[in-house]
Order: sequence, then structure tokens, then C-alpha cells
Amino acid sequence: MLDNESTPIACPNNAVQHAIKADSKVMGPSAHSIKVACSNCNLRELCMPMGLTPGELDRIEDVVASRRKIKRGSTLFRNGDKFTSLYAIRTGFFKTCVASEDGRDQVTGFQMAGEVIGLDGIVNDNHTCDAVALEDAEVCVMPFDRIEELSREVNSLQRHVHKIMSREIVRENGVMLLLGSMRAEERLAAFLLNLVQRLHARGFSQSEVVLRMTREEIGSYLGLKLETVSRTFSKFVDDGIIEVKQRHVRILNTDALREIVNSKITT
Amino acid sequence: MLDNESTPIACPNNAVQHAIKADSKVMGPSAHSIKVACSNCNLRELCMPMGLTPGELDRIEDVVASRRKIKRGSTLFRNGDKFTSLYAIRTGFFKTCVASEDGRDQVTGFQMAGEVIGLDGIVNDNHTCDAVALEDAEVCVMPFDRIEELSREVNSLQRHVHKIMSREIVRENGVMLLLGSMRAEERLAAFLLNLVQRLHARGFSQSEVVLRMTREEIGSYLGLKLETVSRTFSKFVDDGIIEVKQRHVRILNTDALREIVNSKITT
DNA sequence: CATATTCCTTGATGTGAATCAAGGACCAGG
DNA sequence: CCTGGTCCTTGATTCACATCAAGGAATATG
Repeated sequence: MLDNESTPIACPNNAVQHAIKADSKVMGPSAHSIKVACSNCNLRELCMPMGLTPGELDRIEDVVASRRKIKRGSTLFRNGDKFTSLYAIRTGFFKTCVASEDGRDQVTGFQMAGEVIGLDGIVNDNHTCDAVALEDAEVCVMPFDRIEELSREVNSLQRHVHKIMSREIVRENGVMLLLGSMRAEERLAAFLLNLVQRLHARGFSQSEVVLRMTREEIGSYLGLKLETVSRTFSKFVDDGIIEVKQRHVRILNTDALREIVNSKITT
Repeated sequence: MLDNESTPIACPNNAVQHAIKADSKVMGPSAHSIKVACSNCNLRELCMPMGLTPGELDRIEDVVASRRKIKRGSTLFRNGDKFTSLYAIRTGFFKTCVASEDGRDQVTGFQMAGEVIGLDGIVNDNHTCDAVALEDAEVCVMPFDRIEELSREVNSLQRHVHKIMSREIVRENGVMLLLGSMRAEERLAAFLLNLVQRLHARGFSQSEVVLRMTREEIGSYLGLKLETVSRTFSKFVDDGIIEVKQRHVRILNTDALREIVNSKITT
């Protein structure tokens, strides 16, 4: 439930946050010539090339047209923008959010390195949400035409694209369960567990998180007000489950969080 | 927002509920020989064959392996079932629901004729939700292997499959907005508007709905308790916005419902 | 046809989270 | 270093919805 990435990846676990910097160093100072190399990218086990043979990997590199840097606070795409491409996140952290006509705003997800965003745009050739960088970020731009073209030829890519979309559907099902039936503590516990699980799959600590988003953004995602998020953090601290210092969260008792999520409401 | 089917279809609007019976009559008494003919199906403008040329249409008929009838109350697939196929609904009405380990249950959607279910199963080769028929139903079984195979050859089918998945993602975004930020009245109003809009696209009335689900199921979908759903219905009746007689709902003032959904919370 | 069962409505009461409010910590920029 | 702004915490109060409870309508079943 609530999994963005349910497939755990074997990888070093002692890395500190921000350790994954993809291959920017490898490429050297001529990096702006933008010769993409998925084969060298540290994210290849998580990202688009996942499960491809080396031969197929060569071909998928043609899909990545270019890279794009996004400054913290600016948008990769916006509601209403023409849809052209999917984006694989190389570095950085995004939120996606939808808005209703009357100005209400809902964060629909937080995305990190190796995840793909932009799927919402396919159906109407227009994006229906905003993707905002919560820290300086870089994405691989993958024109959707090319993805479709190549996935007609490379079966495993076709399958992978389908899985990415299906995974997003399943993730959203989990969020619906969360929003529809959980209480504040359960929501926040589920959120934290999901976050560390995904970070862990990228080589980060299982117990430490530096939150990239504000309390208000967490609240929007979880259907809570920022005060409630703050209070619930404080409650967890009082209970000795976590330590919180601003955006730095250390999880002291993962099992306690799991129990909170699965609090059997004996009905 | 909350649209399952945002594309309005030109079709007769004076049909009564249950008018769409696909082509069962056309096929005659030998229907159980199960020779599928999307080309004859009344749903072809909504369903899988949407936007295909006649030539392509011939080929997609090969995708539909068989039909399957599902009695009211029984499941088409269940959480944990092996994923093999997508299902296009020919007749009837389904709900999909996910459950958490501790037994909580969340309806994630209601699906009607022409809609495709089963997408959740692609990512892990297992279904992660239950699909339950809310009335006697019939589906076209489309083995996913075949869909993938054919969509490598028929570009418009490939595109269509992508759009179906993307549409589901966008729909769920809308539900997240609803669950995360709307109040009971707004949720129910949005639900009713969405339902009639989709029924209207199938030739039914814009103002009359026969609900196929219980108050409890509506509540689960909307993140409310059944008593709240009932009370909110009563409130709408008091306000002269709808008439309710059990599961039969007549919408008297669509604009009022729209205003409720867009109730500007001047914050 | 009688009766059980499911589903729905309505009232009374309780409560979790929202709202309102104030102050404090941290950060960026002059 | 100061200063304005953003972000966070905490308390007091309110409110929307849940919960508890009872009865009634509709439907299914023997």
C-alpha cells in the first residue's frame, strides 16, 4: 500500500542522503554535450532501463532526447501544458499537484530519482497536473513518440512502460485507501514508511529522512492541515517513535509505525 | 475532475436506463458460440475499438478471446489472483475495491459498460484489488499478451491502451483531490455529476440515475460513512436539488450541484 | 404469505481534526 | 548583524462527520 516502488533493489545501504548523483561525474566537463548514457547511470536498475539486456539498453538510450535541469521551486510542466514527453528523474525531488477550479490544491505524489513523471498527459495530450521541483533537479526528457516507437520493437520496453503506468494506478489506489479510511496518525506513519522504503531502495538509510517538502505539502498529500501534521509529528516524538529536527526525521521504532498503520479497528 | 470518461459521445439521449445491451440481440440464439464482433457492438465508440479504422477493427476482434458472464455479487477477479487479461465491460456495473491488512476496505471506483478493468494487475502479474459485479454483467476477456502483441503492430491500438491507463491515472488524481480536500456535500455532488455524465455518454438521461450500489459503497468510495451519505442525500432533497426514492435519483438542479462542487472556500 | 435480512433514514451524542491565534525558529538578503 | 519572510509549533475553541441507537422500508427466502 502506498508503494511507489515496491521492488526492493539490492544496493549499498550505507550511503548518505544525496549519494546518488547519477553519472554526472563520469561524464566530465563536456556533459552539456548531452550524450546520454543510461548504461552508466546509477539509476539504471530503478529507472527506464530496468530489466533490459545490454543490447536493448543501447537502443533505449536513443529515447532520451536530452536532459533538463529544473531549479528548486520551478515547474517541469504545468496543468494545461502540451504533453510531449515523459521525464525520468535523475536527481532531485518533485511534487505533483492538481488544482480544482475554485483554487483548491492537492498534492498527488512526491517523486524521487529513478521515477517517471508525466503519465497524466497521455490521455488528453495535455498535462492535468503541475510538477514542481522541491530541490534543484535534473530529468531525462523522453519524447513519448519515441517511447511508443521503440516499445513496438523492444518487447521488454513495452512491458516496462505498461508496468510503470500500472504501478502508478496501484499506488494511487493505496493513497485512496489512506485518504478514505485512515486517521491522521495512520496516514503520517504510512507516509514515513513509504518514504524510507523508497529511499532505502536507492541506497539511503532506512531510518533517516531529510524531508524535501513542507508540513503543508505533506498535509495536502495526506488530506490533513499543516497543524495536524505538526501535532502528529510531535506525538510520535513524545511516544519515542521518531526524532524530529526541522526537516530531519530519524525513525527510532519502525515496528511501532507499522503497528500504527495496521491498527486493527475491530469493527 | 473525477471523470472516468471525459469524451462525450454523440449518441441518442432519450434512451432509458439499460438501453445499451450491446449486440446480444443481433447475435441471435447461437450467441454462446462466442464469435465476438466489436464492429457490431454498440459500445465500439466508447470501448477498446475507439478511433480504429474498419481494417484495424477487424484485427482487434482477435484480441477478444471470449466473453464471460458474472452474476451479481460475484467477483471478476480478486486481490492476489494471477493477472492474465484486461476486461472490457459489455453490460453491467462493477465496483473495484482494495483492502488493507487490517481489514479496512476502500472502493476505488465504479465501472460501467465500455470501461476497461484489470489494469492494476499489470505491474506485479497479480491483481491488487477485487472487481465485484453490482448487477449481472458480461465482460469481454482480452488476454494482455495479445493486447501487447497486437499493439506493437497497430499504432492506434497502442496509443489507445496508453490513453486508457493514463485516463485511469487522471481519474484517480481527481478522486484524491476529492478525498483530500472536499466536504461531504461536495463529494456527493461531484459523485452524482460524474455518474450522470458517464451515463449520458452512453445514451442515458442526464437527470435520472438508478444507483447500482448501496449507501455504504458510495460512502466507502467517497470516504464517508453510510449515515453521512444518507443524510447528505436528504439534505439535497430538502434543498430541492434532487429527488430520491431508494436507489432512484432524479436530478432537478444540475447547476446547484455544480455550485456545491465549486463552492469557493475563500481562503 | 409470513418472516428474515438487507438496506436506508433519522436522532442524539461524541470526537478527531479544522480553525483561529500567537509566538518562535530558521533562512535569505541587504 | 539586523530584518523580513517563510516555516513550524502549540494552545484554545469550533465543527463536520463518526458513532451509537432505533425503527422503518424494501427485498429475499422458505
